[in-house]
This record gives sequence, C-alpha cells and structure tokens, in this order.
Amino acid sequence: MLRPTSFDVAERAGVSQSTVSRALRNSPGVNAETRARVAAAARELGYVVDRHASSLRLKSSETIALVTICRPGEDRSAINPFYFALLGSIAAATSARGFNLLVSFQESAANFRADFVASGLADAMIVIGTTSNRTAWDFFAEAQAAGLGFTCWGSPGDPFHWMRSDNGIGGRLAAEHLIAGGRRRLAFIGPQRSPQRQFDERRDGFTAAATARGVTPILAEPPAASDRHAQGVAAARDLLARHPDVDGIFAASDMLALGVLQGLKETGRSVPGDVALIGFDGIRAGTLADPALTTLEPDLDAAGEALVAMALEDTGFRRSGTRIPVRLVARGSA
Amino acid sequence: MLRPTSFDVAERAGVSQSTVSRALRNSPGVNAETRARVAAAARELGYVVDRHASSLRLKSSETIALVTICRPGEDRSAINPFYFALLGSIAAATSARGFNLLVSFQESAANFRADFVASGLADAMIVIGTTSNRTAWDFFAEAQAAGLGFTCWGSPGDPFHWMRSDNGIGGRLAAEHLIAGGRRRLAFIGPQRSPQRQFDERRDGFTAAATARGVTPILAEPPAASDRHAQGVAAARDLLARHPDVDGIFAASDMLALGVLQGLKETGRSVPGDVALIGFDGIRAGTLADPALTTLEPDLDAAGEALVAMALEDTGFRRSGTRIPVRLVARGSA
DNA sequence: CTGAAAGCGCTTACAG
DNA sequence: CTGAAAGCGCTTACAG
Repeated sequence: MLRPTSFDVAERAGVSQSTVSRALRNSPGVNAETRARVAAAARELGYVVDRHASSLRLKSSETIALVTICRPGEDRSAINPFYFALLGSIAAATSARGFNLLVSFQESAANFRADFVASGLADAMIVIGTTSNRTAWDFFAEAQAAGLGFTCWGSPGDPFHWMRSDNGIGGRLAAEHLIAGGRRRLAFIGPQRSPQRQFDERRDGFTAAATARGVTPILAEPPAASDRHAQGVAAARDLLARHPDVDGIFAASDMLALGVLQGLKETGRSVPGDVALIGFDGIRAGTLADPALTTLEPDLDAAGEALVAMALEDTGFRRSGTRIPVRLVARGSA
Repeated sequence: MLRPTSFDVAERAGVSQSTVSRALRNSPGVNAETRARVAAAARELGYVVDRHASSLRLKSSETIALVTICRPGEDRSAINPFYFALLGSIAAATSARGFNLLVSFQESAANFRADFVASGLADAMIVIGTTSNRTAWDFFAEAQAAGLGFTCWGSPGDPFHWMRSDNGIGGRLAAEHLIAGGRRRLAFIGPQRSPQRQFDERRDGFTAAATARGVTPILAEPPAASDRHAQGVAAARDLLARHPDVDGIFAASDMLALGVLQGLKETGRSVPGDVALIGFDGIRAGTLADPALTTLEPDLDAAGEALVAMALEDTGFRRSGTRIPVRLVARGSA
C-alpha cells in the first residue's frame, strides 16, 4: 500500500472513517480508548493526513507564500543577505504557528506570480526584496489592485499593506552616535529617489537630528552600479573627492556601507580614524568586516512575527504601517 | 463571489465544466474558438485553478520540500550564507520547472518534520544545512529508514541519496595553488570527525596533492565554538602558537576561513604576505573581506538543478553520488 | 469536439 | 460517542 488513507486506518482500528478523522484531529467527543486505538493504527500504517484533501475541505491551507523580489539577472548568491535573514525569521514565525512556507524568488515578467492565495495554495502572501526592481513592484501594485492582496516589507506606501523598521529613529541614533563621537562633517549616502520610503526616512531622521545639533549633513546619491556594494565603493570615492574633510558617514544599508568601507580604504582613509561609518540592517557580513561595521539593527524576530500576523489578518482588517524597533550596535567602524 | 470555480467559468463561457478544465489545461481536442472563449471568461472572473482540488485529483503537487537544518538556538541571520545561496539556486531550479518550493528550517525535536511527501504536500524532499547538528541528521536517517526518502547535500553516505561538491579536486586545487605561490609550510584547518564526508574529502585531496609535491600539511581540528567563524578565529590562534612558521592555510569552508583570517590578523600576521589563505564555498562575504578571500567555488546553479532533478527521480531509480564541479577563484588572500 | 458522471481523500452536519 | 453520507473543486474515462 503506497499511501494509506483514513479508510485503511479505520479498517485496522475497527471504526468508521469519520471516527478516524475526528480522533486524529483531536475533535471533542471521541472516546479516549477509541482515540488511542486509532492513533496506534495510524502509526502502524505510517498514515499521514492528505493535506490537499484536508485543505480542499477546510478551504484553508495553513501556509504562507513569501515572494522575494530580486534584481534581474542577479545571481542567487548575490541577493542581499538582509532578505535571507528576513526570510529566515518569517520562516520561524510561520513554523511557530504550525504553518508552512512557500517561497518564490521573482525578478522579471518571466516568473512574476501573485496568485498563491487565489489558487488556494496559501492563506496569505508576503512580499519582500530589493526596492530597486520597479517592474516587479509595479506588477505587485497591479496585483493588489486586482484583488490579490499581500503584506510587504518597506513599501512605497498607501496602496500596500506594509511594515518597516523604525527608520526615522535609526537615522536619529546614527546622527547622535557620530556627533557624540566628535564628528562634525557628516554625510548620508543613500538612494534619494527610491520608490520605497525607507531610505528617505533614514535620511530625514539623520538630517533632522544632525541639524538640531548644528550640523548640516551632505546628501550623496550613489551612482548606478550592479549592486549596493558596488554603489557604495563608487559613492565613497565621489564623496571624498568632493568633500575631502568628511569625518562621519551614515550609509542607508549595510551592503552600501560595506562598499563605502572599501571605497574609503582605497582612497587612503582609515576607519574609524579618519572617517566613522554606520550602516543599517545588521547583516552578518558586517561583523566580518575590518573594522566590524557599526549598524542599526532591526529586531528581525519581531519583524517576521509581525509580517506573518499582519498577513494572516482578515483582508478586511489590517493594521498597515507597523514599525519594527531598531537598535544601534556599536562595533569598530564608529 | 469570493472565489470563482470552474463551474462559474463554464456558465459564463456557455460550456460545460469539463470543457473549462480541458481548455485551461491545454488538453488536446478542444476547439480553438471554445478555448479562447473559456480563457476570456476565466480572465474576466479572475479565475485561478484550485491547486488542492487539482493536486488531490492528479496525486501530484508539483512542489519540492526543502529542509534546511540549523544549529539549535541559532539566530536565523547566523545561518551559514552558503546554505542560503544553495536555497536560492534550488528555488531557481524549482521554478524553472514550474514547481513550487516549500521551505522549512529545522533545528530540534520541537520542529523536526519529514512527512512533506507522505502528506502529499510535496512530490520530493531535499535536505541541506549544517553538518554539525547530529540529532537532526539522526532524525532524518530514521525518517529515511521509515520510508520517507529525500535527497541531501553532503551526507554521511550510504543510507542517503546524496550530492556534493567535487571536494577532492577542490582540495587538490588548493594545494597546487598554495605551492605554486611558493608556500611550503601548509596546514589544513577543518573538522576531522564530522558525520559528513565532505570535510574529509577536502582534507584528503589537499593532503594527497601536497604530499605528491613533497609537502606534508599539518592537520588542525578547530576547537568547539558557537559557529564556524568563531572556530576559525580560535583555530588560527592555536595553530600559529604551535607552528609559527606556517605560510599557507586551506580552511574547510569560507566561514571557517573568514574566522581564520581574523585570527591571523590578531596574531599579527599579514595575509597573504605572511600566510596565504584559501577557503571553500564561494560565499559572498568572502568577496567583502580584506583581503578578499581566495576560495573553491562550487557551481551552485548546477547543484540546485541536480538536487531537484535527483529528488524528482522516481524513488526506484536515483543516481546517488553526483559530484558538482568546483573552480578556484583567486582573490587577494592567496 | 463536448457533456454527464465518477472519484481523488478528507471534514463535518445530521441522525442515531 | 459513533456511523452513513454529502460535498470541497477539480480531472478524465466514457459515451455521444
């Protein structure tokens, strides 16, 4: 018998198929002794409930679909590790509820898909990933408009149900930390025209806090490049060429900051001696840098839990705009 | 209408439900005009085939389950990035076949699960992840024995259907590269008693090639620590204390190598000046190190494709023991 | 080329 | 507390 059914278990336990179902689902009103006999029969046969039949009947699959948007043509190993970490925390939150996680990496029209809930495969969908793939975000905006709802990390705003870090506070903490360390010639390096609001929020929090302390930061848009790291390298070179006296930099993300770090070294600057540097995201690679990267670290466990909770909320009621707390982790670079 | 069914589409298109099913599945023998009318009706209603009903009927879910074994208590962001990259390439291979990917991170008895295929949720299961969690691998060995088969990356051997890198060749390439660079006092740093064979293979390939060239490498077992990076730091300190004249190190993995790099710097060694260093895995963080890490990089696209292909093979016929090619990527550290 | 009908394996309202 | 039966939404053999 390749795959036993509940009828096979019923026969072995000497009860009806309905009783097997009730016993295995821990429905109330099943005799304890009967329940035990059914459990034993199921174990002996290696019986496992068929999830398709069960989900079809219950109209609920107890699974979350997670879409991670990538850069077109990007190697999978080049995906920003922040998103892998977020994926991991979403997986943890999902499994803590006994849910399954369906994962999909999408980058172009060739593999765009937003119908996981419509097909019954998942009860809710979460979208995370690079902010730089506009085509992808446009696709998901259309999907949302067509009724294929989802919750996302760090979105452009209103049409989406979103969640993001406490970016403004993170920016403020960065400014305070740099100024407390005696830095006065500050710069922010980050995308200024991203479709997503998070970078703007980091910049604005940083600028406001610095300005309040009498410092006006330079704002630097990183040049276009293959990825954030390459952008960081180039941005550091440009910035130092134009403003050789900069002594404190806040980069909008860790990958960008790691590039900036390399760029600084290449232009002969010591970190943190000549220039103090702070990133954002708390990715593991930051701890491996030399010097280790000081960063703003969002509480990823909270993020995963909140994303899953928000996604599972009935479509009618979703609290959009949840903020995930961030903390400054001071390491070697600032 | 919350979720239209094929009956709704049938009514709108003025055909029977069976015709809708045939038209949407591109079954042969459907009039072109009928097919178009059905497609239009489906589009207008936003109809998507219910995958549970479909899978139940077809007895195939077109999904792969991927289990990633973690260290107990390990933070999700601390998972070795090699496994995230492998996850990404498995996702790519899966989606290229039009399959879905169910992802599960497991670390202890609290969340061990191997019944994805038995429950019909997936057509096949792949297991990857840390070699250091023996409890987990024991659990999966039992599952395998109980008939819950799977394909895994870098396994202990015979009871499993496995696939791994061409570790022996990688070890040889490392030895050749170090010796060609003039190094003579070589060491291998890596687990010597791992339940998995991969580290042994890397060591043996390295040792054999070095010995053939008249060099006998020192073999160093890294001390126990929270993760590979921490092990690497400690291992470098130990090794240099005992053998101060070592001038070439091959570390069994990149995370270990990154730790060794830090340990070398802490003991005042320059890399590659005093000591040349080679890792294994090709993780992204290696490119961010200072100096960038020379490494043996497996072809992850091939690995993902092969893992999926092998897992999907009929249970009767599985070619175990496929080898994934590796290439030496020379960067700054050696 | 198309339709009526059986059946995939469950869950649960209904009856006892 | 337990059983017989309906029905979740598909796919496809069978009949026309």
